[in-house]
Order: sequence, then structure tokens, then C-alpha cells
Amino acid sequence: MPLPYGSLRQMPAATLVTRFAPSPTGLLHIGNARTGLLNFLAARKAGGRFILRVEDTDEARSSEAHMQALFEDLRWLGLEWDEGPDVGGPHGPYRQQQRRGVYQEWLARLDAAGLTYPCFCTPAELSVARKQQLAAGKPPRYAGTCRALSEAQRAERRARGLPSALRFRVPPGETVIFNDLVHGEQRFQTDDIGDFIIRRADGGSAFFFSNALDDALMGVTLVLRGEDHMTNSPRQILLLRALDLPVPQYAHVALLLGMDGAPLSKREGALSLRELRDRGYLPCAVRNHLVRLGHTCSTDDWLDEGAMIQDFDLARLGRAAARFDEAQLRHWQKEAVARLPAAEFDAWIAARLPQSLEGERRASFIAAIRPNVEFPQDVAFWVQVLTSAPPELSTEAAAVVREAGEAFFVAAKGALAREGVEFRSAVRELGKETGRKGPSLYMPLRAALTSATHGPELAPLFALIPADEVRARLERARRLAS
RNA sequence: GCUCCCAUCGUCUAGAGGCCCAGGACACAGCCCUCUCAAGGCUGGUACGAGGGUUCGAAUCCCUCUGGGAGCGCCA
Repeated sequence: MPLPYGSLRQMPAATLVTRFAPSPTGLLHIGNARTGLLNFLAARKAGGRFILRVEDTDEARSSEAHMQALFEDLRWLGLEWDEGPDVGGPHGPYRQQQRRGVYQEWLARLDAAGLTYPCFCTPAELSVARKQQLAAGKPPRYAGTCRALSEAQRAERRARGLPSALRFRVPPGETVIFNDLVHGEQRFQTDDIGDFIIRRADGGSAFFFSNALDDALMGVTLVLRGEDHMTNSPRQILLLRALDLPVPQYAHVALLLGMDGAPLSKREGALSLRELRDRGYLPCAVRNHLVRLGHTCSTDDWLDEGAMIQDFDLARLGRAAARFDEAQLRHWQKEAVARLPAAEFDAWIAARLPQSLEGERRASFIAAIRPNVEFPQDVAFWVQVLTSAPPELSTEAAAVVREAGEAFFVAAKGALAREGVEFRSAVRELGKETGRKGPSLYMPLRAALTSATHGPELAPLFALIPADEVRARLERARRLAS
């Protein structure tokens, strides 16, 4: 007999409450970051609340350092949570390690209702059983070995000092139905679900249990998470029903794939948010890319934070897996850099500028290179162009210099290598003298002076290079062309 | 193996039976602009995984297959 969820228990929520529940076992990868962003946007769009809960029940793999890094990276991305470990809130604590008492209490209720039983099977035994089932073409489900143990048998095992985990008795012959916001109605047979562990032998609460319980206790109304949890949902619904707790709405978004098309969710060394940050990406650029992965925006244009919240729509979450594409991220990076207010751009690259560059010179340098800067590290090259130790000529630049010939640079020295010469009029003179114009006039100069064949407008750069350095570079070019 | 999810240009996607010999964005190519690059403008190529249905008509509905993914953990 089907058990309809979504009607009785799910009264229309006054406010939408979402949550992001990562485990601090490593750096946050972009797939999780996307999930976090989506939850944040969903809550903000609806004027609801966004909760951050740290799922650190795996003590061996969780660490304080990872948790701090998590906060930092999430804040860097621009997410703010209304409740969480570091900001508090009415449903705390928000670290699962600090919620053991809560789990004990609710586990006891389940136990009192006769819905659990201790399991004495060892991991080794279970592993063997799974392999046998798989080999026999059967689903690797818990066989129920300890399900019907008598009290005497349990006592005997305990007396022998055998550790036990606690399993949930999955009711047979039922259909769990729920409406997934992105996939529609889902039905699962409980007969396909084996009795699962809700408390480990070490006393720790298992994911299925603590995760679902906390959502209910914290008033979460929408569980927006990765599709890898889709088939976990019926288990959690069963648990919540047994506990007589409200069942949230579910929305399972397709997983994010790496650039190679492989899921990055569980891959070792998956691209982390931290790495993007270290590479110089701006958080708003990352947001603009992530929000379009598995979610369609109403525009292809840039979305600032307010517009992004306004534009977000649960109805436009996608069903198909999306690939993270750095080429597109770079597009948003360019947009982001272009939109940076002058003062922010200045601060963004400040660390790359030499102390000696100040005032007027600094301002005109920044103005000149700005269109050619995508990352802060791009500044380094143009800074070097200003120094007395210019970069090596690129292959293309050297070719251009050779093509121009020695005579051109002899003339150029005459026209340009004087103190206080004005670039444009000097170049005009040089053009008359050599019979060159346009690219054939400017390119050799660009190559000789900047060592590169492309870059910012030449005049402002020229004005920042000392006259004797200009002379030295033109001489360098002359020798190369001879 | 079983259960579940997914499938439109290289990539992100629009498309809820005729408006689609499929639109946009990114990327790519060409042209314009320009001292170069970037930006901007214009142009171009490239996609409905396959096969069956249903229908006057299918990218859109149904079935099968193929391909990809997830879950079936004392990980979360």
C-alpha cells in the first residue's frame, strides 16, 4: 500500500528553509560549492533561511582545519548562512559531533518502538556476504542475519564482548512515494532496501539517520542536494515517518562533471574552490559560472548578487549532469574584471606592483594594462617591461624585429631615444622617415620595447619606460636585426 | 547483478506536438574596427545517441536498445 508523502505532513511552509551540510574532510570542491550556492540562492529568493551544518561524524577524516577552510571558502564565494556553527542559531549546535545527545535520544525512541535491532556482524563478514550476493547476481543487501536474534542470543553475544551496530527495520512490502522537485514523482519499494545501520558500533550516528533527523529538527523544508542522494531519500523518509517527524521537500540536482566529463564529486583531488581562488579567479566570476551549471538563468548576461538571487528559480533546475568548463569560467572572469570598480581593481593587483611605482605613474600604468589583465599574476610581465631588466623577446617578437631590419631601429633610436620625447609625434616622424605606417610601423616598436607582439596601448607604456632603457632596447633590436 | 536517474552544437543550455530543415551563450573560424592583444560589431560551421511506434505532423509522447551516472558501505 503506497504511503503518500507530500500531502498531510507537508503543510505549505511559511518560510523556505534550506541547508548546506558538508563534511570537513577536505577542501570544498566545486560540485559541493555549487550545491551550497543553489541552497543559498533558493533561501534568499524565497526570503527564507539558509543553514550551514557541519557533518563531522567521521572523526577520523574530519578536522578543525578543514572546517575553518570551509567557512573561509564559502564566505569567499559570497555565501552567508543565517544559522551555523560559527554564527549560532535557535537549532544548534550545528556540528554533528556536538549533537550526540540528540541522536541518542531519538535513537532511543526508535528502539522503544521496536524498530531497531543490534547487529553483530563484523565488517569482514558483511563484505564476504556482499561479494557472494554480487557474484550470485543479487543486490548486495544486508541479509538480515541478526534481524531475528532472540534476546538470549543477543545477551550471549554481548557477554562474549562482541560489538554491535544498530540497524533500522525496514518495513516489508511498502512503496515509498515522494515528489522530487526536479525529477517528479519517485517510487521505491521497501523490499529493495535492506535494513541499514543507523548507529555504528563505535556509537556514532550514521549518515542516513543524523542527516535526516537534523534536517527535521532544524526545520529544513527543502533538501536540495546532489543526485547521488536520490536513492537514499526513501530510507530517510522511512526514518522520519517512524520518528513522526516532518518530511522535507526534496530536489536532487544532477552531479557536476569535471572538464573530462567524469564526475568530480568523489574523485580524489577534484577541483577545489580554494584552487580557483588561488589561481586568481574572482568569486563573482565563479558564482556566475556555477549558477548556470544545472540551473538555467533567464539571461546570458552578467548577474550581480542581487540579480542572481532574483533570477534563481527552482523550476529551472536541470536534470542532466553538467560539465565544469574553464573556458566559460574565464569568460565570466573577464566580465568580472571589467566590472571591477577602479579602486577594487587597484587593490586586487596592488601586491603585484612595485613600491616605487606611485602617484601619476602608477595610475597611468594601471589604466594602460587593465584591459590586458585577466588575473593578478598577469601584471608581473608588464611590470617587468618597465624595469631595466625587460623580458626576453618572444619568438614572434624577434621575428618582427628581424623583419623590420637594422636601418629601421637606427632611425627609431634617432626619433625616440631622446629625453622627454612625445611618443605619437615621434612615431609619426619615424613613419615619414622609414616609409612605414600602421602595423608595420608600430609592431617592430612594440616588439622591441615590450618584447611581445601584443599588449596594452604602446604610448602610455612608452611614457613609463626611462629614456636610456628605451635606447638600450632599440639597440638590442638593432643588433638582433643586423 | 538489482533499483533509480540522465541523454539537443566541442561546452553550458532554450525547446513542455506544428512558431524548429532547432534559438542563445561560451569556445572556434573569417571579416570590420584598430599599432597588437583584449573589448566591440558582423558573418560562418557544428547538435536533437539508435531503432521502432503513436500522430496529418515529434527534439518534444510511448517502447526497446545504446551510452553515461548514482545507490545498494559500521563514508557522508
